[in-house]
Amino acid sequence: MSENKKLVEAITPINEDFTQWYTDICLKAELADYSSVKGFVILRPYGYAIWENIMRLMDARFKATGHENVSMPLLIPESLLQKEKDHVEGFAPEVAWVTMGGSELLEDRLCVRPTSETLFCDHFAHVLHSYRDLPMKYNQWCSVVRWEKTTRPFLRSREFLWQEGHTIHETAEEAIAETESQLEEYADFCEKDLCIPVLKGKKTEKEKFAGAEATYSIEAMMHDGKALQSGTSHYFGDGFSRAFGVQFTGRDNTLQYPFQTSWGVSTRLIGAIIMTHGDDEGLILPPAVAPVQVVIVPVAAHKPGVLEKAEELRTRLASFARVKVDASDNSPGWKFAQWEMKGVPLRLEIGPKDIEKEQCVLVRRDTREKSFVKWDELEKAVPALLDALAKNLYDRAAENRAKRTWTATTMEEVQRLAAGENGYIKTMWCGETACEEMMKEKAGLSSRNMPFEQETLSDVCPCCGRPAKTMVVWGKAY
RNA sequence: CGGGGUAUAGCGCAGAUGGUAGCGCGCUGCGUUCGGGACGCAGAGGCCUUGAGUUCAAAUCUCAAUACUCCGACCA
Repeated sequence: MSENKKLVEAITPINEDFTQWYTDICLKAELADYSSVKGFVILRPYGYAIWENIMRLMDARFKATGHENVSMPLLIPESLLQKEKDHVEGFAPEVAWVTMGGSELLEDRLCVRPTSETLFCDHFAHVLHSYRDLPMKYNQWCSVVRWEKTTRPFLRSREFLWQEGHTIHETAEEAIAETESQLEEYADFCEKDLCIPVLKGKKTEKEKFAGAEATYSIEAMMHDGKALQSGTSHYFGDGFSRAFGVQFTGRDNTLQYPFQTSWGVSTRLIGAIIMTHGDDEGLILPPAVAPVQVVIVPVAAHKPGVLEKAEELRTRLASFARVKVDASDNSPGWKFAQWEMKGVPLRLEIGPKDIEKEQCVLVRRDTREKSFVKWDELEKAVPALLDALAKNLYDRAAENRAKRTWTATTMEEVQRLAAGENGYIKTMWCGETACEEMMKEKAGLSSRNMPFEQETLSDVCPCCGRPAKTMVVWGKAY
C-alpha cells in the first residue's frame, strides 16, 4: 500500500494528536457530521445505531427496576424555571429562549429545556395525592439544549440526546437508595456493556448539580488520561418539592413533601467509547452496542459460490449476532481497512480456499488475531470471540487507568504529577472549596469525585495542611 | 468568551511577485481484478466561505463578517 493511498482515509495517529484523532474518527467512521446550525451536530446512521443500542439496553434496565417512560414538553415557561433558586442560577447562563409565537411577542418567554426537573416537579404536583401513589419512577428519552461556548461531537454540543430519570419517594432513605442504585446501574452498564471501567463517587459541593443536595458520578478515563464524566445521579432531598409545592398525604394523614432524585446519561457515552477503546486503525466498538458485530467480507466474490456462501453464513449468524455482508466492488484489503476503521468487532472472511475446506476466517478487531473456523463451529466461536474481545477491551482500559493513577500527599507532589502525563491524582482533602480552587490554580486539576472506595493516604489536606476529611480523585476533564 | 490556526471539486491539497483554476483520491460508465487500502480506458463535478473595498483586472492585495478547528476559562 502506497503512502498516497493511505492518505485517502488516513486518520491522525492517536499518540500524535489525540483531539484531531478523535475528530477524524467521528467524521470518517461516519458517526457524526456538522450541521449548518452552529454547535449542533448530526448523528449519522452508524452513530445513531450505537445510540439506539445504548437506549435499548438501558431502557430494559430501567423497566426491569420499575421505571416508566414519559414525554415532557420541550419548552419551559420562565416563571416555572425561576421557582428553584440554585437551579435557575446554575442553568441561566446556558439556556436558549423562545420569545416569539408566530409574530406575537410572548408575555412569558419560554426556555428550551436544558433539563426537565422543573417540568417533572410541576407535573408531580398535579398527579401526586397520597403516599399510595409513591414512588413515582419516571424516565424520558429526549434531547436538551444548552448554549455551550465550545462544542465537540458527542462530548459537548448545544443539543444532545439523553435520558433523564426523575423519581419521587416517600422517604429520604428510599430516594437516596434510588440515587445510589441508578448510579450502580450506570456503572454496571458501562463496565459490562461498554467495557469501560468507571470510578463511582460523590461530587464535591463545587461540582454538584444546581439545586441538588448531593450529586454522584461515574468517571471514565480516556486513552489520553483525561477524565470524562459519563453519568450522574442526583439526590434532591425535598428542596424541589418544597419549591414547586409537590405534596402528598402521608400515612399519618399529614401533608408531606416527597424526596426526589434525577439521573442521566447522554450521547456523551459514545464519545467515551471512542476515546477509551479506539486505536490508530480507528474505532473499536464494544460488541454489546456495535451496530454490526460481524462483517462478512467475501474474497474473490466473482468466483462461483462465494457470495452465496457469504449470504448463507450471514443467515446462519443472524440468529445470534448483528451481521452484515459487504458485497461492494471494493477490494478485500479496502474492506478490511474500512470496517476496522468503523470498529466492527469481528470480521469473517470467506473465499474459494475456505469453501473447499468448509471453513472461514475470523479476525478480531482488537488484536487482529486470525482463526480458522469450521462452519459448524460458528455458533460457538463467534460469541466466544466477541466475549474475549469485550473482556480485552475492559482489561486494556483498566490497565491504562491503573498506569495513570497516582497518589500525592503534598502540593509539590501534586504539581509535579500534574505537570507530567494526564491521569488521576488521589489526595486527601479538608472539604473546603478554597482548597479545591487552589488545585485548579496551582495544578490545573478539577475534582472528579470522592470515590465510594475511600483510602487514607495521609492525615492532612495537601493544600492547607488542615485535617483531611475525604480522599478525592483529581484530574483534567473533558 | 479570550488567544492562535484554517477556509479553493465530496475528501486531502497546489495555485511566487494580481490576468476568471489544477493535482491525487473519491464519484459515474465499461472492462480486467480480488486472501491487507487493485488497474486500464472514458466521463461528470468549482459563486475559489460571505460582504465590502483597491484595481482595467482579485482565488491571489485590504478590511470586516461567518464557519470550522486547536489551546485556555464554563458545563452531561
